[in-house]
Parts: sequence; structure tokens; C-alpha cells
Amino acid sequence: MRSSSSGTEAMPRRQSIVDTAPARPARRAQADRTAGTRAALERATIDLLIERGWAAVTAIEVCNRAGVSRGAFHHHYTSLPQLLADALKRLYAEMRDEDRPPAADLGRLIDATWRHISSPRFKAVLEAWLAMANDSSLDSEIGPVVAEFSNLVSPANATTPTLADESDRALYLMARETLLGLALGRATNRGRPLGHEQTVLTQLRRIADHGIQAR
Amino acid sequence: MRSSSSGTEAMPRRQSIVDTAPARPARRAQADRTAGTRAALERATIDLLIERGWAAVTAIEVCNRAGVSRGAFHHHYTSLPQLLADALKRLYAEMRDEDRPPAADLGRLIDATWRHISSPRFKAVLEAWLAMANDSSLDSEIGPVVAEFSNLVSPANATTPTLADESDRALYLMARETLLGLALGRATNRGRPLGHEQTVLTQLRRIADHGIQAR
DNA sequence: TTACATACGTTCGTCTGTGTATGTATGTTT
DNA sequence: AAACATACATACACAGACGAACGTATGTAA
Repeated sequence: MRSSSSGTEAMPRRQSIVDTAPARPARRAQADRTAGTRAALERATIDLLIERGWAAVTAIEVCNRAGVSRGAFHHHYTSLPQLLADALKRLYAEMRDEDRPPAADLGRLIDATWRHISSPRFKAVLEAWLAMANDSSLDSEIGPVVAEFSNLVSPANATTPTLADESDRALYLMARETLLGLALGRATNRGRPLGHEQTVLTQLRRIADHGIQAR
Repeated sequence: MRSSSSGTEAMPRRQSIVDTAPARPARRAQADRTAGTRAALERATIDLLIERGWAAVTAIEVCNRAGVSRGAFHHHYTSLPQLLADALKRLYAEMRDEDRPPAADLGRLIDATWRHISSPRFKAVLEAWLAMANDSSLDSEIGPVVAEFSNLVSPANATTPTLADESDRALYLMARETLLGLALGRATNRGRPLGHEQTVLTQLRRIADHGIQAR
């Protein structure tokens, strides 16, 4: 519900100058309550998404976990997908804030990508991707947010100046898929790295560092 | 209901020799019906799993798609997870039957793995993996089947004689993760390959063919 | 302090899905 | 052809989840 304070839009006011400076410096406590419960709900949503998958994210479960009533939930969000969308937005914002300036070379770029992908929170992104592929009606509500995620960890990065070199670009694209494979392995292993993860990572790093040879 | 019925069969029969050779060569038609509807249900299950994901695989949907009644379904399977398990077993059998003798070199081994992973049906495996990670109670019913899948496309292959060489083994493990990343990309793209898939595949093949160099 | 807006709680009807009878038809055996 | 088993259908009872409607409490402005 937009806070377009009542009446303002329709009738011509005599002293409209007066409220041109609403400058409401108060309005804090309420806003804080709102921010608090919204944060609680959205965090509970993401946690649930990571721990038990998309289908388990039900309004009831989220509310229980966040410690708020279903009424409170419905006061802040019109529907469950709405909550999902906002929760993913928050997650995206958090992950992006941790982002560092663009990496200088291929190795560091891969490291940066791995930093994102290896986070436990990345499972939430996986779940969102799958959910969208499985139910196209979600596209309208959470599509835009998910698209932003793809930018965080995506071939779009592959156009950065760092990858001007064509073969570096191909190498990065490949590395990204490898890392996604590892993330998938973690996701299907309750977040724990698989046994061969280190082997794969060092192999990948070696390739990134030394390029390709004929043997 | 056990047929411990009225006396008749309890009495010693005069020509009991007659039924000592039951040798029922008939029993065809019924068996065919059974096989037919079971196949229909299991195929519908897999199709649904691929198209709309784990959560969408509901008994009602499966029955509608297979064109059988819910009663028929419950006649053949005690529960929905039971059907899922049998459907996955069938899928596994199909994929394994297409398997060829072990590849001779690293490149062919990667190709063979990619043949499995790039199949549209692989999305069903992905869904099963995620579902099991999200709901541990599924472990008892579909856990064993899913474990067999892991054998089809897994590091277990990495112990084949073909990969006696240690660096080949590491390379294969990495390649497998890369391919899984690509499969994930297809799954989240409604089965269509992503734009950079070919780039990644040729890059991967080049590495497998030529090894690593210092540049 | 009155008047209102916002935040939250509770109850309700509905829908979808599941498994359990119980009925009926079609094979199968003797 | 009678007796039985198997295959399938319909009806029912129940559980979980959703959104709407309505109630209450607590901040906020006049």
C-alpha cells in the first residue's frame, strides 16, 4: 500500500505550501516495527528455502519460524510469492553488498565467482531457478529479482575488461560452469562439500594459472 | 482377504498329483494389463517430474496424464513416493541400457558422461537429488535408486582403469562438474542449452585433448 | 485526549491432495 | 460354468494450506 497520504492527489488545497514540507522526522517507531517483522519474515523465508526447498516454503511455516502471526504476514505482503520475491530481493542485496571491486585477473575473477557460488545461501538461488523453470507463472513476480542474481554470477561478467582476451573468456565461462556443478553437489549434500571438491578446485586453478599445453 | 475358506480345500484330495504341476504358462493377459498401466503411470511421473518439478508430481496429476483412475494407481502402488521410486527405477534402467562399454580414453569418457547428463531426462535426476536433500524422509524409499544414478554419472567412474593416471583423474572430476553445471543451466532454461554451452564444451574438449601448459 | 492510521491476531470458507474403504468388471482356474 | 483372483472405479474422511474478513492493540497527529 503506497503511502500517498490521503486526498493529496485529488483536491486543490488552499495552503498546499504548508504540507509541501511534511518533513516527518518522527514516524520512527512504527517504521521500525515494520522493518523488524518484514526482516524476520524474509529471513525465515530464505532459511527455509535453503534448508527444505521451495515447496516447503509455506506461509504457515515461515510465520512459525519468524514468530509472527499469519495476519501479520498478510498485512505486509499480498501473497506468498510476493514474500518470496521480497526475500530474494533482500538476499540479493546482501550478496551484492559483499561484492568487491572487479577482479584484476582471471584467477581472482574465478575466486570472486566462487565466493558467491560457494555460499550456503546460493542454494536459495538454485531453488529459485528451478522453481521458475517449473512454474512459468512465477515469472512475473520473481522473474526480475532472479534476473539480477544471474548478473551477479553470470556470463555478463565475462564481458568485463578483464576478459578482453578471447581464450580467457572461454576459460572463465567454463570455470563458472564447473563451480556451479560443485554448488549443485553441495546443495544435494546438505550444504557440505563433496569429497572431490578440493581436487576439482585445485585442478581448475591450475588451468586458470597455466593455460593449456600440448602433451 | 485370505481364502482360508470353508473346509473344501482342507480335505485331502484324491488326485492331488494333478495340481503338482501348476506350470501356469498362461497368465498373460492380466500381466500385460498390469505392465501397461504401470508403465503409463511411471512414464507420466517422469514426464511430469521433468516438465514441472518434484512438487508438481501429485497422484491426481499423474493419473490424469496417464489416463487411469486414482484407484488403479493405488492398486499398484501403496503410496506416491512408492510410485516415484519405481518410476525412477525405470528411468535408471532405460538410461543404463543405453550405456556403452567403458570409454578408452579421457575424451571419450567425458563424451559418455555428457551423453547421460545432457539428456532431457537428466532433469528428473536433478529434481530427485534436490528433493532428497530437502526432505530426508524420502531417503528410505527413493534413496537406493538415486544412489544407483550416482553410479551412472559419478566419481565412481573415476576409478576405472582408464583413469589410472592421477592427473587424468583430476581432469575428469573437473570435467564432470562442468557438465553438471551445463545440465543445471539447461534445467533452469526449460531444457534448452544456454548460449555459451558450445563455447564451454569446446574449451573443455581442448583441455582434455591437450593438457595444461605454462604460458 | 480525541481521532485516526498502522500493526497485528483470530476465525472462517474453500481448495487441493492423500489414503482408505467398498463396489464392479474382467480374467483365470478347475 | 462356478469359484476365485486380479484390475480398476467411485465415494468418503481427513489434513494442510491459502486468502478474506473481521477484531483488537498500539502508535501518531490534531
